[in-house]
Amino acid sequence: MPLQRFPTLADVARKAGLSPATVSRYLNTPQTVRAERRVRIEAAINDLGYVPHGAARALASQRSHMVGALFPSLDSILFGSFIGPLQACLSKQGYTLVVSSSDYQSKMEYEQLRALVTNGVDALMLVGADRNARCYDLLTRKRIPFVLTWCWSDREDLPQVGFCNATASGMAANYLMDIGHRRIAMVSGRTAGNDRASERLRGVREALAERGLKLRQNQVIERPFDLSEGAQAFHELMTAAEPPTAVLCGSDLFAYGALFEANRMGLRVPEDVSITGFDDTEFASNISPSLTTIHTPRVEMAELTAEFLLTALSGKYSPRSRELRAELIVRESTAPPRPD
Amino acid sequence: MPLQRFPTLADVARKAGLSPATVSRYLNTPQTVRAERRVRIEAAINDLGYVPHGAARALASQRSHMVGALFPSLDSILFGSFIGPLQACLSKQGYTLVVSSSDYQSKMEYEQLRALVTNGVDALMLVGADRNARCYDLLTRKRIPFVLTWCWSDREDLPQVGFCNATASGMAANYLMDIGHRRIAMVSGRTAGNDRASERLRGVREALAERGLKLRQNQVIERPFDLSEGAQAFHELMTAAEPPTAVLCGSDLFAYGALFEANRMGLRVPEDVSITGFDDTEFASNISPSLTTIHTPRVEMAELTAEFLLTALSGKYSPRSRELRAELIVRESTAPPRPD
DNA sequence: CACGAAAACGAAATCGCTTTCAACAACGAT
DNA sequence: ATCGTTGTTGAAAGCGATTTCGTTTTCGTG
Repeated sequence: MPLQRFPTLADVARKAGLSPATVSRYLNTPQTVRAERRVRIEAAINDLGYVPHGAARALASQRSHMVGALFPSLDSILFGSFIGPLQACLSKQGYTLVVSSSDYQSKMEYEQLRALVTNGVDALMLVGADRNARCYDLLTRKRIPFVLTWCWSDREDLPQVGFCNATASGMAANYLMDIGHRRIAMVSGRTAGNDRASERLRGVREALAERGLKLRQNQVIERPFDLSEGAQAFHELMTAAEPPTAVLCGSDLFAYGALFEANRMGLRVPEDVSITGFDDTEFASNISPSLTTIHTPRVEMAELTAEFLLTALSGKYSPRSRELRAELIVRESTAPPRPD
Repeated sequence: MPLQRFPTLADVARKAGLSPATVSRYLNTPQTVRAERRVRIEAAINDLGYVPHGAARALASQRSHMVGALFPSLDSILFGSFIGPLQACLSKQGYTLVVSSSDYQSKMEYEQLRALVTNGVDALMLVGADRNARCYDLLTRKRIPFVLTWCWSDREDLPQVGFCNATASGMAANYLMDIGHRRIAMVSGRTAGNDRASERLRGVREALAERGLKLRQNQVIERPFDLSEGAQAFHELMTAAEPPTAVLCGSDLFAYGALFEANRMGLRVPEDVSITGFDDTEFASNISPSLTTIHTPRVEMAELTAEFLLTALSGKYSPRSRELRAELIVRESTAPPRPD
């Protein structure tokens, strides 16, 4: 007795007494096959427990029905709240999401991108605009539609769905100055190869400059995005000579770290020091004191990303880019500085 | 001028003056092609910017080099910290991770599983043991190696890498009773179709029963895993007649919600009420009061999962299951109850 | 009832790669 | 010189679907 193969489309066709071509049509464009035969095919499929072979399908049709998403990191709360809606939108249209992480290393990014392309993704989502040109090269040569998210850069040649990080962080800086802060410091993500981080820093610098202030060297600390790094950086800032009255954090994670560290140091927030975050993750509104932060439109971004990619794939015309608005959410972690 | 195709392996072969077979061998088992020809092939690949076509490769070799992971949900902190290490291990061996989410719906799970199988994953990771039998059927018929995680069930026929949820939650319950609590309540995840949640509940019930205690109906609240649900549930528990002196939470997320809600209600933790979590996520040690919780070995679980799946794929023998230990971490959110 | 258009179907080529198999070269041992 | 061995190579047959193109059915009309 022969080792039984998993049934193929040909088996289904044989069982239904039809040609493979018809079964294929049933699978892809059911309305083009006669109703009476549809039921025969359905029966055969169920009987055999047939499941289409994606690779074969992809090879023949040059379509994998997979969409890739390449993130700088997967293990933060941040991207999780984006992947969910993205996947939901894609799977509604019969597309599968393949996610990958570059671990915040630009060399890794090209490798991972190549892996995604090899795996045959039909379209792709990337985070930010700054990357090795080879990445864009590959996508262009392969004619793979893609969109950049979390950014709104001046690279007008690139399709983007995002917000301007500089404007957003500037809003936080302006707000702090509006309520009277002058000694302001920042905990920034690593700016090398990360345009979101460097834009956020730039936004703060420019906002301060407009009012004749500046971030001195020891008032900016760059760290990898992580709660405990935020705590350490905050500690350093607050133990320096002339500590700031407000600390802008380049991410909520930093801000939580800062909040926790302030607590450990016996500093009261916002009485002794104001703290702001960036992202408006779920904890921001619940933690005590609740966090003043920049709300980034992640769900909207995910939905638009899915929409853009899917229409690009369907060949229909679609706008290439869309700017979304980040928003300042004022909560309890900020207040005017104590009068000297 | 013809619209240029993306280069194929045949193009590389032609350019290098060799046969496609040799180039294919170079790609898969480099040591079997003569060194002098390797450099010619490398040059051709770089010149042309060749990228292998995964679908074609998968079709011919019956190997996609993709591993699937199907989670109940993607938008929690929880699984993020698992995906990272998993992906890292897999990509080290040249495998790509494809993740998918069933949104805690068992019907969705089969759909998603089918999608993963169609996409040709070589192996698969699932969370928990409870699911529609069709899922296991499909995997068996397709001979796709898989492993269950986050659980250690009595289904000995299934390969598992995980811990016993009942034992783990029992540890927390026992600890609370050891320090004197008798009025204990629980915020549990939805138990329907979720063996992790129901096992955790069972563990608590059994631990209490051993000391002659029980969870009365109004002392267990089942909710979807979410911070604000935890907050609401905690509120209900604490405003009932005879409120508990300790609240066991089926996840850290619930516990954070409870902690925040306690704060809003003016209840002091642990003086007025003790709270425990489950998972030991990053915030647990940082939040104030820091959270007594069950540490689940997520990184180890991810690494072992990768190892198991990869050895299964390599055809080598490997142990089919491995039990890991969850651990009680006592922090500040628990203390003996106030003497009445 | 015959006719033509439209709808539904099947044969066969094709997608880009892997892998079997046979052939050949180089080499040391006999 | 002969004979395996071992190491490399290319020709060609798939892998399991889609899709083109030509043929057959169906169906509405005159």
